[in-house]
Amino acid sequence: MAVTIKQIAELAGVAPTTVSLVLRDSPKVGRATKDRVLRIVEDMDYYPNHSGKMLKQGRTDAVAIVSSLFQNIFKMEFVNGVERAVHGGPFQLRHYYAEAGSEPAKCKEILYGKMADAVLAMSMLAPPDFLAKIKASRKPLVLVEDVVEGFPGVRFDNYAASYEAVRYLAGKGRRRIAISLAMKAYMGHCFVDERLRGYIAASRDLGLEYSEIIELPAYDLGAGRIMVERILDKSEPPDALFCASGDLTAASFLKQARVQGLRVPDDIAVMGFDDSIIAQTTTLGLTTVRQPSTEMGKAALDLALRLIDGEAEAFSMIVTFPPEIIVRESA
Amino acid sequence: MAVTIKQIAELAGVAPTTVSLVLRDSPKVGRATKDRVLRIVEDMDYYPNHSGKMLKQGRTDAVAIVSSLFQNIFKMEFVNGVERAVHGGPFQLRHYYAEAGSEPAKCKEILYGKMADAVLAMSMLAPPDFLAKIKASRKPLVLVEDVVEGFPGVRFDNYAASYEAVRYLAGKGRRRIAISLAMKAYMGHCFVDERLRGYIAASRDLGLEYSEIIELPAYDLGAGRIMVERILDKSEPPDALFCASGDLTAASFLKQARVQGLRVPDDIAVMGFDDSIIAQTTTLGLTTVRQPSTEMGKAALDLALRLIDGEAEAFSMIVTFPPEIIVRESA
DNA sequence: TTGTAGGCGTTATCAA
DNA sequence: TTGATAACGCCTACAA
Repeated sequence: MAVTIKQIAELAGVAPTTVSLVLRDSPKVGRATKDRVLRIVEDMDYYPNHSGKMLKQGRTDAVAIVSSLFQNIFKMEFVNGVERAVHGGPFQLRHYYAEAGSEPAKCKEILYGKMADAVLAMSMLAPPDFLAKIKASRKPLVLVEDVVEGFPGVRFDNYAASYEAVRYLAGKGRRRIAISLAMKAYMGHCFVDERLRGYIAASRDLGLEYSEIIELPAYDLGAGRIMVERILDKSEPPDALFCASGDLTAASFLKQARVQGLRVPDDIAVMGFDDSIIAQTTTLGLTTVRQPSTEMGKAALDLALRLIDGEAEAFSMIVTFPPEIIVRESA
Repeated sequence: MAVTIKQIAELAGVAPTTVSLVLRDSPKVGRATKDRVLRIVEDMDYYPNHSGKMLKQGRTDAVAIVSSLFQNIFKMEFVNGVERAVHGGPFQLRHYYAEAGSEPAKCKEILYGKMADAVLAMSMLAPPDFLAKIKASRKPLVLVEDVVEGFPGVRFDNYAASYEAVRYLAGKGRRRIAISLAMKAYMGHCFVDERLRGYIAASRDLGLEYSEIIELPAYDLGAGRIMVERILDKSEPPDALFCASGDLTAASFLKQARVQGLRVPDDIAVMGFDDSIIAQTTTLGLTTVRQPSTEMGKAALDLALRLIDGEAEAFSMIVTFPPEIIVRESA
């Protein structure tokens, strides 16, 4: 059995209350007593039981991240941002996994069961009645990526990102721009739709008549081969490829393009999406659209803390991050 | 205030005990009562308070990862392995950060304060007296990477990895092999020493007289430039570079080599370390030593669970993972 | 099949 | 400056 505050109190010849006060460095307790208690605490390796504390105080000093398991660089970097922001503060980070579709149930369990003081829900498709309940109870829930008007959230402007990417490529004289996406794999998630809409809108606004949408089964290293083959198959191949499917797929394309003799950027310009570390490790620097994942993680935590504090405005605040084109060599 | 088991009991006209039993699906309670209680639980959005439960049960159903903040692909992939292993089980993962040097204090706080049932400590330099205490109290602590004989741990055979890498390069006819490392940055951590010793031993055993150790300030993208310049400066440059400093630095080298006209692998063969995703996204496939980080994460969790279960052998078990050479194009 | 009572370890309140 | 007492919400005997 672990050491309790009672045992410390007994050994020090004081009451548990006193020990508690000493540990919180209260000025109301005398020097001598304090020193004596602290020595015993040290000697006995006493640390307050966290559950007892939480139960009494009604808080957990923890923030939870809920997400389904799909592996994804954005998620890693986002989490990293949250971690950095949490670091040094009084909060602790907890990770909870939920099968795709079961995220709302998991959020409820955490918030209602006081497993954490706030939840950051990543890419969660949230039913309206669920959100209404959360909102009514003023539970601190931050939506990340798939936000909903009227609820606290953090998002990236995927539409603008796509639009700007196409505009950049067109500005470089490219007229036949293809886009790659994994629509089926991420059905329902706003970022897919938004990126596609941005592409379509920009093409229209810029008077580009060419359109080629390459559907990928996943955002992985198999993408390069699929894209190259699709492109070589066309009688009128694109002169630019916008990998809205991410830097990883763009890197995969660069690699496969070299194998099959497609020259980048001469034959075809390539743009990625995310500006993850991958974009900097390809031998030909990858021009890409930066999504500030780390900053978004910080913002999400910040918003969560404001919800915990009960700041009224925060309960319907959506923080949107704009895109930035990072020019390297591939386009 | 959140809903409690008492309120549910009152609404259902039963005792709290009954509600508790219903929630744990006990066969000792009648169908009718069960249904009635469950409906009210649902209606009221009742979820048991986690702190209360933990306090009573004396466990947390959580495993903690303690690490200092240094960003590192091995760590990410390791954590990913733990996450996968945790997924589906009854345990939850918690992340705790500790300034380099303060990890032991953090571990104590977590284990003695019952903030988690077990701790995985990454790259922690643990003082002997700290370990002795932990061992005596049979607290479930798993050392990752920097393991100590007699204590539960998970490690990669860095010595063998380095040795095999050099042997591979020598087998390819390379005689002047350089190694890159960030010794000062990771002073005291075993992996640096082991990798260096493996390099030295293999060179000696294979009769290679050439030796060149490139010290890097960090494992980042600035490494390429430093390495290329160092190499071009030599009157007798190496014909192989073993980036024991990781794939990221190797990728950085490939990129810089292209800029400065060094041909890989003709002028110089390049090997990385880790086999992270980076090794697959460089345009010229990176030959590297695979460190099975994800599997190591799984193993660490597995070991932690065995410690929690009190398996005697586990308390002095060190799981070692062997290296594997992954041949691609750069060497 | 259901209810009562006590305690897990802590802190807050109030009294001394 | 310190101590006694009562919760926090749950679960586990044991009793009915």
